[in-house]
Amino acid sequence: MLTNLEYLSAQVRRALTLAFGAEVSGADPLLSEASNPKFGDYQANVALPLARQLKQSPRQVALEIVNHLHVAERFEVPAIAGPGFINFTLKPSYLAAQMQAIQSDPRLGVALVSQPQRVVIDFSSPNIAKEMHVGHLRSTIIGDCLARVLEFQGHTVLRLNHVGDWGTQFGMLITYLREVCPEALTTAEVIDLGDLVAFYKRAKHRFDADADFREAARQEVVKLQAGAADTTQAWKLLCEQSRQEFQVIYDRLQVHLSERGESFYNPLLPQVLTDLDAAGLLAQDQGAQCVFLEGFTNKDGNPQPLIVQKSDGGYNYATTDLAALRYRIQQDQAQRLIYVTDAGQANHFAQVFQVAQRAGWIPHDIEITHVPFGLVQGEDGKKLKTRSGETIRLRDLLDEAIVRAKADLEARLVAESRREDPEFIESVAEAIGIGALKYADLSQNRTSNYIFSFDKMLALQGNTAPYMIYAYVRVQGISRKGGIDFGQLTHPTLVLEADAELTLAKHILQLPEIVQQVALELLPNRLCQYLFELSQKFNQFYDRAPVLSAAEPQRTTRLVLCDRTAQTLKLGLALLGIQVVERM
RNA sequence: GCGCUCGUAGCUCAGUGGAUAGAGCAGUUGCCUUCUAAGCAAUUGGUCGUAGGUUCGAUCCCUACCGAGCGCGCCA
Repeated sequence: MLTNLEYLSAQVRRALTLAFGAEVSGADPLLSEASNPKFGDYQANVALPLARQLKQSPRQVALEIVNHLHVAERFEVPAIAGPGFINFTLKPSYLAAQMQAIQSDPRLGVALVSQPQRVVIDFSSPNIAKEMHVGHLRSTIIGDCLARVLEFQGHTVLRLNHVGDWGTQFGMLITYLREVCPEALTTAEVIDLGDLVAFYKRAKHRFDADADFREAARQEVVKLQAGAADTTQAWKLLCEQSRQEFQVIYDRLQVHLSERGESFYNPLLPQVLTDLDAAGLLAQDQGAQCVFLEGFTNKDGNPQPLIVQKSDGGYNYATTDLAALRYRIQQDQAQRLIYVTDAGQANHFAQVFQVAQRAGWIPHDIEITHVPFGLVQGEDGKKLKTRSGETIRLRDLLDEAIVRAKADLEARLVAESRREDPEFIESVAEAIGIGALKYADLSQNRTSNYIFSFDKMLALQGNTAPYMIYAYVRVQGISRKGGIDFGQLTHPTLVLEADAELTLAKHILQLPEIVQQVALELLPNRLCQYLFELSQKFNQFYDRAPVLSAAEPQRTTRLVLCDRTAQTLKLGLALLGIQVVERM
């Protein structure tokens, strides 16, 4: 089933060939959604640039195209307007047929892709022995959303949590714990992550201030890399401790990941060096093994190196990322690699990708994309911190979102003299709080910085999760009130007449195009925008078109519109990783 | 110094080589005996950072400048 844009594109190309011959058949039809609903649903602008080439007036060109156009299956007779725009309006009968076609379709018309890919998405990636914070929130929920969208399209997605489970920090942490809490290194569950973070900070402090400590920490790293039993055991315990804490967060966010940390690639690092050398890319500089980059200069204007082996012989994250990239292509057989990290790492990834490219490790048909996102800022425009200047813990953020959602709900229950049991209040507050937190982040173009505000994300009106969930709840209200089982509407006869009905139906039917767009551009905010507009159009419909009291065939038509709206919202929000509730 | 990202309404943000640049919030004003008013309708508000250029047409592409953020060799 072609989308409307695909259908129009094919038809306009055919008309171009018929009207003007083969030489213009390659012209882009310049199709888009209508810039304004009063012009119809879609527009083709191809006549404007073609006019000059054909030495005819744009309107004349448009007329020739329309005369050779056959779109009656879906559209009214195309109209020519303005300087030479061709406007298309969908037929109500076609819309009704399409609504009927998706009536019992759980995928709401969204097709599976014809050529599923293996996709690796690298996201979340917190560091062992540190708390997850707001920075991880963006990566986690954007990555999860992209994974859900691609999975829904039928791709095989490997969701990789590239946790920071290796490196010099373990040397100082283990050294410090040997001094102050040795049992933590041999016994599970002795300390929780909060303590571990405190230990880490004190260890860092010692490391910076005390030369003996520094040397001991280095020795510990050497032991770890050599696989010494006691150090390795301690390392594993620390990782397990962190892992359990992370899992609490992931469970609350309902995000699934496969952990494959940096340490996984350790055995592969020497080969990276060997192969870079074989490719003639390796150079030694100031004792370090480097690849000099093209297009990157340092502060002196000289070519900048990517260091792949430090002068002390250790490897760094560039080496690990190169090994991971190769492993994902060769072993995981990934055809598309997606990295969801903050925009500050754009240079790093551009550099790693360049080196991998020059080493010949990226086949032509493999797509590698860094999906950057901006900083999370407080309402003062600065990097989000607590009042005392500490990094805000992710778990506290989740707690506060839920507490605030609960307070809103309880105030509303009082205002409306409603009584609900505690389980209801808890579950709604949880869904609304977490949903609002995710939606606020996903609804912005990820490339810009994001100003974090509980008040805005939990606002009951506007482009927020509560507003959309409320639209869903309204449909369920109709179902309850009228004793309607939407599942029984299997072969409805639909007659779309009122503007509110047509507008809503058109919007519902756009879901496949939106999903396709998000999968291509990797911008979740497009889906958010779609769902927000759907909610708005439903609320307008709800206001203007009574459902239960309508006569047939309006009543059935409107019931179907309600049901499909609700299912579209539920599906769309699910793709964002957000749950709906039946009442709120 | 170089690089990347960004600059759109009072605030938070969408958006596109094409028709009169949109939304939410805030402000003003209507609409609840009616499917939950967490809603709907109306209305105020813009030299799309500045200046050039390309184009039939630029908020969008190019150049310069101004401003903000981030990054720039042995952390990740």
